[in-house]
Amino acid sequence: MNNLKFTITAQDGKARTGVIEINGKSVETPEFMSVATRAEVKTLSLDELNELNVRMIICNTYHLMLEPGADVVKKKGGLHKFMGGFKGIVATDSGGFQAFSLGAGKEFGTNKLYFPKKEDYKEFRKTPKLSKKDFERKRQNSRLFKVLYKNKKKKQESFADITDNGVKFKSVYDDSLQFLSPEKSIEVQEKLGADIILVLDECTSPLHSKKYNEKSLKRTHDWAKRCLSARKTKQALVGIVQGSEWKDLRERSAKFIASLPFDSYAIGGALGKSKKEMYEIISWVVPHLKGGKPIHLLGVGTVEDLFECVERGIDLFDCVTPTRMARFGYAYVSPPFGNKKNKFRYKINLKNSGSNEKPIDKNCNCKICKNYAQEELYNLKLRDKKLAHKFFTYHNVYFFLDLMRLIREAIRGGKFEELKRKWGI
RNA sequence: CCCCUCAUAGCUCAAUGGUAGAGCCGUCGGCUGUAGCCCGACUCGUGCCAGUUCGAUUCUGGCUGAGGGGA
Repeated sequence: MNNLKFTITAQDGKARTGVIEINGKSVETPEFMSVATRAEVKTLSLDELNELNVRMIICNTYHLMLEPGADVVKKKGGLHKFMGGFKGIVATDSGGFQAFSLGAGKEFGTNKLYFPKKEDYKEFRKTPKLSKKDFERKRQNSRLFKVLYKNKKKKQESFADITDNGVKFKSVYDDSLQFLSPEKSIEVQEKLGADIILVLDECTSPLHSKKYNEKSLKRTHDWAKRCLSARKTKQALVGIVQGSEWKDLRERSAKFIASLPFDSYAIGGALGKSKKEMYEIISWVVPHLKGGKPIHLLGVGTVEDLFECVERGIDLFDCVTPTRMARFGYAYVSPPFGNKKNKFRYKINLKNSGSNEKPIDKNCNCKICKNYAQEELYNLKLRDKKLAHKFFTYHNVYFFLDLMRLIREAIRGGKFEELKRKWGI
């Protein structure tokens, strides 16, 4: 019944390397999954994914059920074939995150992760008797201000409505009404045919109260059980821990999820009000996820986070960071140029790259860095934005996969701390 | 040599006898289980010289420059 095999191969503190084997495919962990929401890593072709040695991707139930539809994917023989013959491991997210990002996320005007700065608090205490221009200026510099102002002034229309039964959605494609229950999510994910599927959960907003989270957690746990009993296939099923920023909720959730016969675990939801809190939350949860199963931290993945979370025992990551940043014109860079302050990335613009004859990252061996100077890439961006974004995506994905390789090597050699220091984290 | 058209932001173009707009580019900020190659903010301008007018980027003349046509 459980066709996912996870072997831990080395340990360095809580950081560990391992191998996930499933359906004749394998991936070494810790690994970073590229996000392929609609069964494509945006801008990249299947050949490029192979060239990059992308071993694991995550697609999205919500988007695929709406476009092109689960039955269409099934008719093609499942996601691997639908993609043209992807040879790596495919996971599908349940659609739970969209219930948040298109629901409460829109309503509260916030993201799943939300780290207000000190200034934000100060700013909010001031009554906003400002000129329109000054108000705008401050607003853009203050996320908290923005969130609370929006919340007070104009609630955005929510695209989702959550009840114990499931989630009512308005499709972002055609405004049609859709419904996703735990059973429906599993049914759709079975049709999509990924190797690994996720339970439907409720991802709460960082602005939801503890009281709401208690209610929501019960629902998420109930849904987890319903997903388990709904599954008819041999697809590996992943249970998701929620509980937002509260220790008792997180621990309760971790124990509950670990008590159920899941093939793997994931940590989801809001992760506190600072990076420190986020890492602390992970430390609370991981020790309870026993049984030698892989632990996936959902949706997290800045360079700094990868180090901090691997250190706390995370095996799998997925994040839009490398691909989205590429489309927004940023390239990732390693030390010494890349550092914690610049988030290991910088913008390919006139100032930085307009007459820069060096590659993006002199330590990078990807074909973009080997073949193109920054000024060429900058000019390409002016000429052919799409192609430039493909190049940046290619580099960024390579960068993240290579970083994971470095991390695995370091763990195997007992030198994880050394690598972390080398990266200034 | 003559005629016509044109001259507005770094670029491509709007508009107007009464404080000149947009798109692109640029700069800064944002983006963490992808609705969004996106979202904010900001910088920069009427070719030159006269005339008419309370007021000209707009109307008139000349100059300069670009394109087209005719001898």
